[in-house]
Amino acid sequence: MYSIGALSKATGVKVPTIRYYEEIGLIDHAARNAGNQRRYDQAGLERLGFIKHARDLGFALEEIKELMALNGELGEDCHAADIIAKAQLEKVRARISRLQQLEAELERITHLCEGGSGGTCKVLGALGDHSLCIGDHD
Amino acid sequence: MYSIGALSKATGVKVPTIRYYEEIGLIDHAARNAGNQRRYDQAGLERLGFIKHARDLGFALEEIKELMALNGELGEDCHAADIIAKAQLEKVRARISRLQQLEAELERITHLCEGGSGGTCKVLGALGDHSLCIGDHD
DNA sequence: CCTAATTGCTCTAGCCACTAGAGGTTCAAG
DNA sequence: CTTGAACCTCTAGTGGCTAGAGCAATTAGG
Repeated sequence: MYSIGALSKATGVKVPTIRYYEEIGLIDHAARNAGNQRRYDQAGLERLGFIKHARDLGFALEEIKELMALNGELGEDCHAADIIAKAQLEKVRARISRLQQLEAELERITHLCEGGSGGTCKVLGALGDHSLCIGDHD
Repeated sequence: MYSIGALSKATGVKVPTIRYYEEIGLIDHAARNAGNQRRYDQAGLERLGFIKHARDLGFALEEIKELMALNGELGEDCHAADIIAKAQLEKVRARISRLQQLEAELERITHLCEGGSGGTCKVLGALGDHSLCIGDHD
């Protein structure tokens, strides 16, 4: 039996976050001891570990709910889980390519600084004027 | 003179967002016409354009506030602006490399699916168990 | 000049995924 | 048995908006 603090240490999920997950129904209401404190068993530990790992992989809590529902079904619908994971992969890829556009743009902007303090700041100018951009970010 | 709607069209910033920016002090309180509606001039348009572009480049509103304060100072402190932009570039790069780790991990996971529906789902297994991971994401 | 549609106004509440803090109770080590 | 850490609930705040209610003002057409 784990206290909420022990569970937190074991999974890396902070204590208030565990309580939050319970509150929104992502994990079941924990059993309580005589003093009204939450006690978790091995299954609870594993479920929270699953959530933590999926969060680290960038899944939204709603998606994790779906995944956990699949996990509970007879036969564990592997294909559905695969579809969710692939969708997540696509999201991650889209974010990467967007960020790479920003990277290029910011790199260009930061090369404009000539260190001068008089006259017109080219960095501020470039930040303000999209028409000076090369790419089509956003 | 622009109405808030015209300003919105011209900059691509939604009307409620413009009002929100005013509320949090990112832009000045707009002048009002006889009927209490906001009216903007060219300078207002340019400031909002600056904000929009900086937001698209991933700057936080607080950072944009700093940048705009620089812009207002005598001599336009180009070096300070450059520092902020470079910090932003570093943030973007860090996010990219983190996302690339996730990409690799998700790619690996999605290749585990064999389409079967009986037995144990390897995708769900991999999602739940960090020890099965190759890299060190998070 | 009148009407109807559009645009504007304020205000409140909600989103996601937490985080922080107040003020109290229970547990575990010495 | 005492002390201090860990626990409890509850409320409110974060960022950056978005949605909706219930009005007032503007504008284009006839």
